[in-house]
Amino acid sequence: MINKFSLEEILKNKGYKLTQQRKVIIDVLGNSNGPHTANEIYSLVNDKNSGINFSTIYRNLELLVRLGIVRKLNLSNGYNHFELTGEKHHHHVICNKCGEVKEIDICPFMDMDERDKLEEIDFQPTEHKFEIYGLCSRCRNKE
Amino acid sequence: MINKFSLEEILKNKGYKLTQQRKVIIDVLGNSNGPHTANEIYSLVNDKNSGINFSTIYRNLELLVRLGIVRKLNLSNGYNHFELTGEKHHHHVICNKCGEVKEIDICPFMDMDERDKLEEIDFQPTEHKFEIYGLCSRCRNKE
DNA sequence: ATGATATTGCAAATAACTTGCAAAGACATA
DNA sequence: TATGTCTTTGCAAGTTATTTGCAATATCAT
Repeated sequence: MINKFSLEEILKNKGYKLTQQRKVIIDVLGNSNGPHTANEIYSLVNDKNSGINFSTIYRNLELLVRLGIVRKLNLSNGYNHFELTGEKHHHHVICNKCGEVKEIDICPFMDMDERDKLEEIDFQPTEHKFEIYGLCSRCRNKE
Repeated sequence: MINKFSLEEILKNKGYKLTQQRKVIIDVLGNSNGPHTANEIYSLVNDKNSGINFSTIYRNLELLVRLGIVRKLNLSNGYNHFELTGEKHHHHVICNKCGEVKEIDICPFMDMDERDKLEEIDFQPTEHKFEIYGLCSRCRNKE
């Protein structure tokens, strides 16, 4: 979770203003567990505050992604999700039934074999995604 | 690549008909390397044949996904991609610049550590995705 | 060849997301 | 604290990928 000061820094350094809307959006992302869709963010934001427009949310999410504060995930359950970049590298587990998205702190990418394969095809990796889809414990025990 | 007979089997067994359009769509997917967007499939299909409608393509891709013949990928470069499920398990390498998608035959999922972590949170995995984004050799050497 | 049923093409509808523009807000400077 | 500049917002309208309703057509078992 990004604290107010570092956020203020990042924005001001690049000439962006610290608006109420931006504060609320980041606050919502920081105080919720796991990534959220633009729709969810819209609801959460408008619970706290009031009347923040959808286009404002999209514009700010895009800006925050560009600044590296937020990461956009294209999950296979249909919607784009957004999360604070945060400090620790992680990946995701997604329930196919309820749609819940959880972080997992494993990363398969450090494996030597895999890096070798990339060198073979002369590919320079910058990011990677590892997503596990399935059934969460709650949904499994439900029926 | 799925041969005509097994395809015919799969469709007929479930009461679906083997239309010209379906044959062409699968043929295109089978004879192209890597996954393609609906748009690309539309172009490829309409080069070979003529006048297959976009809704027909979408409807059939969805059906083929449901039947397990085709897999849909939600890549982070914006568009959904489709590929034949095929026989061998694989993952993808995606160039951020030219958008090219290549298969890689590595899979990080068999690692014991990871399966353990899933058991910890009582998650039952069914599918998983591993995508590496970066710069392909062609794009890297271009500038 | 025929009929039952699945499928197609077309056009219109969705839904997520983006954009133009005038009004409002942030903030450096006076 | 007031002012001016420049960013940002809200609104409404526009895009774009994808879906859907429906009448016409194609497939396939008989």
